[in-house]
Amino acid sequence: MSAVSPSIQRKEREFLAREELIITHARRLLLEKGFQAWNMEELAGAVQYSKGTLYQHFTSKEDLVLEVATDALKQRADLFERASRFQGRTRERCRAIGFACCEFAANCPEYFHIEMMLKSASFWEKASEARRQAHAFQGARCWRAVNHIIVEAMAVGDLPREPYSAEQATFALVSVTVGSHLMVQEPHLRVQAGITDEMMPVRVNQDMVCDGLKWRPFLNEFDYAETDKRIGKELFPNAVNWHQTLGG
Amino acid sequence: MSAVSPSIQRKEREFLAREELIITHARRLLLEKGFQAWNMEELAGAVQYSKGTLYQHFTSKEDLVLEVATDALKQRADLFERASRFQGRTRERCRAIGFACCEFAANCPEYFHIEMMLKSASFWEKASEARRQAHAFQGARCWRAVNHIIVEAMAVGDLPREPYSAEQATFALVSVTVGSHLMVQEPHLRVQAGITDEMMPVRVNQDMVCDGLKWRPFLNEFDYAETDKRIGKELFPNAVNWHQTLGG
DNA sequence: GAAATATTTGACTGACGGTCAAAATAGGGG
DNA sequence: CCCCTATTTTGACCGTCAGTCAAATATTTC
Repeated sequence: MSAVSPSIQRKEREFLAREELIITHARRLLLEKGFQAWNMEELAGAVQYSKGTLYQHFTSKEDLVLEVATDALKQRADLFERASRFQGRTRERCRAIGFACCEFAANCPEYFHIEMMLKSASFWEKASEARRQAHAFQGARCWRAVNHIIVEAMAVGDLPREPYSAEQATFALVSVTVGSHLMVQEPHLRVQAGITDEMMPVRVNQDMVCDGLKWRPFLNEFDYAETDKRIGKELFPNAVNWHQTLGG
Repeated sequence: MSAVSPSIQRKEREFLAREELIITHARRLLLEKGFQAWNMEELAGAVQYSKGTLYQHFTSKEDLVLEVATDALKQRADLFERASRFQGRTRERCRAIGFACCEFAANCPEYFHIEMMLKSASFWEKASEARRQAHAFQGARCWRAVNHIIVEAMAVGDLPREPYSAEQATFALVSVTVGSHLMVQEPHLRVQAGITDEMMPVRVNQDMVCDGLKWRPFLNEFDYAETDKRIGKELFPNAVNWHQTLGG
């Protein structure tokens, strides 16, 4: 009911702007140097505020990094949702998501290192509850984008309902994608498997799982090369600079 | 040519015994507390030596943890090689390896957290070259165990040579396995996918990839439940205590 | 413009990985 | 058994860094 003082509103705006500034510089440091090779003092210097001020926005260094990671995850979720609206059969749309994921990873490989850190338990303990939930929320959006296509594929009859449930199928696709991205990072595995293009194995493995799920049309009964061309043209018409996008 | 003094030999033995002692206690701390929640002083106290002595064996805390991880990886490689000698068709033998991997993970879930740490780049920089190579060696054994079965499956005609090479197929199986193990750890994904048994999705996803590879006999044209029973009986006759095995 | 309130600051603390000079121990010759 | 030397062990010490909080500074209110 009561009106909020305009000076309060302005403060709020300035506070949020400063938070954005901190996040932007933290992202830059993370991408340039990883997690260890910079400290909060250095970040404070970069944003021209003192260390104490940083801790008004983030409960810990980990909390700050989780924020950066969640921003990136949101970008990916946006991309997934856009890709899922690709025109075509259900498996083509699933492919569009796989493509989007690879596009993102190819342009921002450093983000995978950041996401890897999130797998360690000690990280989450140090982050605030609000940021943990924000991350879970964006993760759920990615999951849903894939899951909805699978549910639809089953409804349409492209994908059999047996022996795998929609949730099992979603889980399989997510797993194979994450696992492939992870393994492709291992230098000696790249040598052993003769990998040159980093993203090819990710898509290849997704194809295997889709074929394993009996998702029609199979890899050998459809011209997916044509689909890929369309995906490239319709979803990524101009080579987007993702880092810029992420910068806000 | 020249004989080595017996006292030198004894010292060597004692040195190695002490290293074993350090590793055992480090493993215990890692499994009980993770990586952060203990320090080198605490470990020194546990093994009744001073901090300085620890650093005669390991160049850093990370170097020590890598040693523990490599010991575990060696156990897994041993298990893989044993499983790969399982009697049966090629896909059954591959399944035996998948089973072995799950058995290990189910009994020592903490090891996955340790292996996750190895994915972060800063870890490797701090480890000694010798231990990095030892880890790569054990990793290569695991890879080979899977790869050999796949090569044989192609030779025998169980697995088509097209469109996937033996290396691509190996890479896919490794990726889906690692990815599934990783995803199954995420609590909210477990809820979303309705997962109760942690290892079921890993095997399910391996089945999908094998079917996607057109690896005969397909899941629905063979009684793999029977195979699983045999694997359990022949490979894991008594419930092994893996931690004990690892303890040396 | 002064008092009250809110915000910012950076010196300080505690913790920890890693080092190295000094202490302790072992070895060997007499 | 002792003494001198080489080797090993030790733990006080160093540098670094995340996080805190009392004092300084800025802003609002009256």
